[in-house]
Formats: sequence, structure tokens, C-alpha cells
Amino acid sequence: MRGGSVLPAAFYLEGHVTEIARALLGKCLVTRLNGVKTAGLIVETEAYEGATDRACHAFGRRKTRRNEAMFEEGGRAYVYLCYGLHLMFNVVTNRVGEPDAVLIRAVEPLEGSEAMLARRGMEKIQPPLSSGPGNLAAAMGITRQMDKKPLHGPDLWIEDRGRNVQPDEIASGRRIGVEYAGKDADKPWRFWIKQNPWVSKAKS
DNA sequence: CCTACGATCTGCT
DNA sequence: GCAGATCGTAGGG
Repeated sequence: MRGGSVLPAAFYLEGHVTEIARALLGKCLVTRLNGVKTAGLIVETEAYEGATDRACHAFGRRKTRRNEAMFEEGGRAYVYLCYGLHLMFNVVTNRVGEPDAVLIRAVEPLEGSEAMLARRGMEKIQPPLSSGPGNLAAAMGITRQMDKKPLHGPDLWIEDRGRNVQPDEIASGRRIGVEYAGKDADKPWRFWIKQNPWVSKAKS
């Protein structure tokens, strides 16, 4: 399978985090760990804005040891452990000191599905494999060591393989699991590719 | 030091 | 629908 072009640094620096969250749909997340390459098409994202968004770990630009990565220049990973079990993979955006990030919530496997299945202890290629933020991080082999790592390799990067997602293919809605954020929980900052079976199931 | 809880997932009822 | 798994982090004393 041929690779695409690695996203340029400017991709992560220009435009509001919600625009970047939309633009990431259709891009390809790639890891290459011990020679094993896995790649997935990004089909679901959520935007988090540090300055004003109560759902963001860096709300009010408050810096802690955990969220340091968000304060670095856009184009890096922010990886943290959630519920003591699941790693969450985020794409840091914006310039230094503006802690914005996009949570990647689901990918559609494109390459290395054997490795993904092994990492997940699964046998069949079906949506739970890489659908939902914890599941996709496990499938892609995301580790805490990747926190703060630039998204241009050698182990981890995002590339464009020419999948052009049109605006009318994108749906949006409330973010998942941020009820504690008061009225910010109502912001329609979750984005996904319509009809795509790899988009995670919204709980009701 | 101590405690509470979270950007989740799974399996069981 | 709901509880359990499982632990780093934040915040308070």
C-alpha cells in the first residue's frame, strides 16, 4: 500500500480547532512500531479549546503536568490515560501557549489490520476494533511515550492519501462524556463522516 | 499524604 | 440500563 503525503506543520496551526477537527476527517493516522505499520482513516473527531471550553483539560489555559503537551506548538500528540484503562490520542493544534487539541475518536482500518487484531485480541475485522477512542488507541499501538511527540514520524504521523471529504459528508453533534462541562457540553464539536460504519456508537 | 473521579469499554441483566 | 475494571492526576488538607 502506497503512503500519502505527511501533513505539513501549517495544517495544525491555521484555523480554529473546530476547523482542524473537520479537516482531519479523511486523513490517515499511521504508526510504525518495530517495523509493523498500521494505518487508519480518521472518521470521527472532537475539538477541545483551552481558552474558553470547560470540557478541555486545559480550560482557562491552566497548565498541569498531564496537559503540558497541549501547550506546545500544534502538530504534536497529546496522549493520556483515562479511567485508569484507556489511552486517548489527541492532535495538538494552534501555537505555543494556546492549548487546543482534537481527540481522534475512531478510524477505519486501512493497513496492518492483522497487527491491529492482535493488539486488540480480536479475530474479525469489525467496528469495535478501532471505533471509540480507547479502542483505536489500542489498535494503533498508541503508548504514553508518544505524548508530546511530533506528528511527522518516525513512529507516528498523519498523512493525506487523497480522500477528499466534502462538507456535506460531515455531521456534527455534542461531544461524548463531557456532561460535567455545563453548557459547554452542548457545543456541537464532535464531527464524523456520515454513514461511515466505523464511527463510534453514541450512547443514549 | 489522602481521596475522588474521569474526553471509556465490556459484559451481564 | 448498569456496574466493574483499574490507576494517574488533580486538588485539598
